[in-house]
Amino acid sequence: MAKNASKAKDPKSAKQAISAEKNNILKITDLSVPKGKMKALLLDVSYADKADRSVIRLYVTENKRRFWIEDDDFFPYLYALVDLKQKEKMIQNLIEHTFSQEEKFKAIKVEDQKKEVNGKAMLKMSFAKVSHLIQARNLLPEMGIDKREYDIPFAKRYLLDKRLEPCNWIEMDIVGEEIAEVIEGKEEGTDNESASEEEEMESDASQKIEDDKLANEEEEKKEKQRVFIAKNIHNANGPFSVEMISFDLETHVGKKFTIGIEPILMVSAVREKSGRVISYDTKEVKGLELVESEKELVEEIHKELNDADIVITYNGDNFDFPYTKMRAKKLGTRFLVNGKDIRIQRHGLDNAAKLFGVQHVDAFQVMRFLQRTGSVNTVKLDIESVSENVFGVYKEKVFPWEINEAHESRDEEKLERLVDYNLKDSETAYRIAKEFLPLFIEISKLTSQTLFDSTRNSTSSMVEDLLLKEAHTKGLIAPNKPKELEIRERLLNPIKGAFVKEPVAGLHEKIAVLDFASLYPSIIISHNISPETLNCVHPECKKNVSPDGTWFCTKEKGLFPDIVEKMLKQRLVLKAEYKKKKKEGIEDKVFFAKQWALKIVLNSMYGYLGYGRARWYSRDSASAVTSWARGYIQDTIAKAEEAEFKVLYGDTDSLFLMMGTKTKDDVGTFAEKVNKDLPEDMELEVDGFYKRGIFVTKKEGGAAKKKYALIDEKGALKIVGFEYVRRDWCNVAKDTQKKVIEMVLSEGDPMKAVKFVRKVLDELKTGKVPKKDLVIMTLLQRKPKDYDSIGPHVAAAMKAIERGKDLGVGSMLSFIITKNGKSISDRAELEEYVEEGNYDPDYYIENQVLPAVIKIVQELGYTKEDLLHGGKQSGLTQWF
DNA sequence: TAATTCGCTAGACCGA
DNA sequence: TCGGTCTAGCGAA
Repeated sequence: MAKNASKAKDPKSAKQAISAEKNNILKITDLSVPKGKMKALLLDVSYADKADRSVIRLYVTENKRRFWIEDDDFFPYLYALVDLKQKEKMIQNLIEHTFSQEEKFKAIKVEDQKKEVNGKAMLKMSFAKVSHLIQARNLLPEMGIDKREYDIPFAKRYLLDKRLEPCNWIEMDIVGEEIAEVIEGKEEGTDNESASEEEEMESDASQKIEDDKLANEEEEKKEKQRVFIAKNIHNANGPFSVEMISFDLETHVGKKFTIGIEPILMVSAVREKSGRVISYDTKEVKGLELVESEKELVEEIHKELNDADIVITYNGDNFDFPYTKMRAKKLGTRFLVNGKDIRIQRHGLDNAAKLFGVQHVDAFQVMRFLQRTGSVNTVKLDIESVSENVFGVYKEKVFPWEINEAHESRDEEKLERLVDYNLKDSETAYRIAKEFLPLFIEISKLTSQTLFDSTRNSTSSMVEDLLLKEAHTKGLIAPNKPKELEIRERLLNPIKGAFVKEPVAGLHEKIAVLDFASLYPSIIISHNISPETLNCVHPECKKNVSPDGTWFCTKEKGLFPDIVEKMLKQRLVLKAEYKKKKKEGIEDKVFFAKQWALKIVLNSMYGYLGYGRARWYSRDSASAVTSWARGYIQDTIAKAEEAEFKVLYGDTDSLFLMMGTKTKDDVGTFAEKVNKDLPEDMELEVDGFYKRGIFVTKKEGGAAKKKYALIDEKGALKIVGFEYVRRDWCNVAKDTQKKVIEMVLSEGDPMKAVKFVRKVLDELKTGKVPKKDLVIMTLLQRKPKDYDSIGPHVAAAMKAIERGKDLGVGSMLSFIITKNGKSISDRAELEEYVEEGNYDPDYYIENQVLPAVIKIVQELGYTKEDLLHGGKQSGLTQWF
């Protein structure tokens, strides 16, 4: 393995490299950028607090040079709403008003926006410093002045207003430079009202956070940096070409896990074409570099991190960064990025490790987002599961207790295994980034969020930032964030959702499935649904009335429909482009990522309208969307019946037609007829034709909704809602159910299915079924003590915690029902504490396999008795 | 610092 | 011990 593989390979960075060698850190002050026009890729945005003002700084990268650009032509501001009649007087008052007796500061500008908002005049107040804005916004209510857009962080405000896109290129004129202290403005609080301090205090969330707080308490270390002053900064285009590095730690394992207590034993660092593994105090084996001490090891990490644009980890937010930071402090060595301490921020229930300028991408957060949005299909998020489920690459796990042993014993074989494991962790994280970053790069461009944010944010914040950006461009003022009381009220008043038609239970042949393309977005566009267009003043707009009785303006396009329409149309173009290129043999992943980003944001627009914490929450708008949706699907069902189709089922935007004697063309003709009567932007599509399908009867009677299985003409199965697709059922039940569905739908042979079930029951009874097929998975959604009802998974978790296992909110539990105990909960144990063969066959027969298959065979006239003991001879031919 | 509602089911819980 | 009700989790759209 090449030593220092990342360094000095580029002659242009030779100067940097020499300096780095000498000082053990890159000195940005050695950099030179000539005056004049230049292009660079935008990575980060921040602001510095100088003595007299706050100033925006952008972190950019270009041809292996990374540096800060300063834009001194932008000031923090907010809007003030004042009485129309007193406008001139208020402008005068506000411009003269001294907000603080100590600081004696005033607003630097008060501008009339020449606009009415809720019958009030809209004024823009600018301040020299962010801290001034924060003080002023707390004082304005006392002056009886309504404030708006007062809590948008300065750096974000800058990007949104200028429509600059992180991860894209910007163009600018360099007009000067200065050498300055690294001063980063303090984060702005979102509001003076502290959200739920009590809850935060209460949630101990274990040792981790305590330690990170400690880590942040330390006085921040700062260095000097060179900053280039730029004018005329604007968007440009260019490829996303950056230097990425992935790193991963292995630490000594102590009795109790606490961040930073035990030493780091090994570290791996992986780049596009190189990788290194470093350790100390152990044997030199293949692929391992040795340094003198842990301190030197940390210094090596330090050097690597300062020579990259993007740093990738797997769980670096909660482990690698807090850990290394703590160790560096204990060892008395520097651990800075771009001359500044690494900051461990609170982010929901866990942490986020923020570097200065350089973008830290935690691949674990990336996978979690993809899992939430249904973009990848993996239940567990540990790196081994991800490697296997996402890339199909088996990754061996080295357990914590093996790490000390491998390092101390100097056993060559064990050590090599650890080296390999350590390296593969970094490689896998790197691979995740390469595979999925294109998506987040596009989200960054769309929402003007940095990569750090777009890889950690919720879909609601993506939607909200996009709305803020577009609203600003259109000259619209954003609604304020709701207070906690308001949020609670909103939550108490949910809206009515979709319509689901009860299916016809039983086995059916020749089924056509139709659905509306992007139903909710297309309704938003077609009816111009937006909070500002709701119940407008024009009488003639009342013809655009929802089944709810609310109406939406037909004269002026609303913010939501405008954005949704642009995104929907753009997505169609991108999808077509991607398809076309693929046909020509070129797979352009950028097209795919762009349309994917649009899809994620588009799908969240409706949900955002009904989301209690949203600025643009609009109960009436969200409710209008679903009321129109119910109207359209019910009308379509009625039309299908008029056209003499039997409608088997329908859910939200789809309908299942029994074709009977009708042809595919008849179905197409029907869809066309429906489309003629639909608004231009709405479309009913033929989704597909299926040979057979089954709906089952509920335990309580009546046919079950959201549960069905179909088989298409090629024999491909589509199983929806059944236990087979649920993770909280064991494999033996799920696999048996799938087989039964398959035998019934494709082979039309329920007797074969019955026989198969009996075989499975036999295997269960004789104790032959392996552990892995008996495991039931459930997420621990709260702390065990917070449960009212102790279910099997909670009981299993409590027993495991008793034995010393570290489990908390969000842990995925794999448990088995054993022979030992009375109630089901008594018998539940986490998989790792259960010996092979120790399971309760009765439970798995009565509560897993039988319930999963009985409803299916029942539809064909078989009973539980038939499954348990013999049965009648009957096939599908007889059934029909 | 959480996009929405609709729907099914298991198993605990609780009173008769 | 039985049966109704409630809690909890997960999936469909």
